Amino acid sequence: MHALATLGDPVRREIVEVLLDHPEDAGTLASRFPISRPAVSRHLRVLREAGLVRSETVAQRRIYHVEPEPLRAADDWIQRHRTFWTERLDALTTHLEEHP
Amino acid sequence: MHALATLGDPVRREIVEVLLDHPEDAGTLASRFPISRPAVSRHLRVLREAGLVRSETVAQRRIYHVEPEPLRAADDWIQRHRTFWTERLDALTTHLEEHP
DNA sequence: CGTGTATGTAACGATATAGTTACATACACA
DNA sequence: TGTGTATGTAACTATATCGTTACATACACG
Repeated sequence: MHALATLGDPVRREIVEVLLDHPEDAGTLASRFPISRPAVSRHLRVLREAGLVRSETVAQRRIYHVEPEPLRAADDWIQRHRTFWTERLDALTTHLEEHP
Repeated sequence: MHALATLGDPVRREIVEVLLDHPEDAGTLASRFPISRPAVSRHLRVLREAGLVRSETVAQRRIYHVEPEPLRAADDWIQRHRTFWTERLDALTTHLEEHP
């Protein structure tokens, strides 16, 4: 699954946000959301299969953390075209300054 | 619909890619894809409702073009966390240089 | 060795999504 | 004004997605 498609889901975006701040085990993570624990577990699976997160096992717990490389790759699609809208927006700003 | 969710679909990403290169009318655009014209028309509707593209009418034709502002907003989510993985990747690079 | 805790998976249902074909609308132009 | 061209929408179908509850597995620890 493409990283951008994976991040299309708002719950998965929020999961990634949390894990970017600090690694966390599946249970604690799940308790943050108003949906069931298995539902979160499923989102984690999708994120795992997309390579966006990884878990290391500590006793019964699975500590999840973000994997930087694929996220950067996800960024690339947008990054590649960033020049377009920065130019367009700069042009707009200039226009507004010259014609207030 | 959140811009990232909108860009989750591969066809819509490709549509945006084309329109970033140059504006184009709906028909020509549709002919680039292996799916039916109404299917593309639908994707354009989704993109339109998300504010990512706009069309101007010229006779019967609708010329579509990318709207820069919402795309930049879509970028923000990733941009906000970019420092995270650049740091992590830099650390990895350094590590590999020091322990080849 | 049994019990509680942590986690993932299976089975299932509801809803959303993306495709199709058929149809409606709107403009250009002979 | 009638015909061809361009486009969007409606109706429908198949599949994917996301949620639920019930169950299986695995480890810690008294």
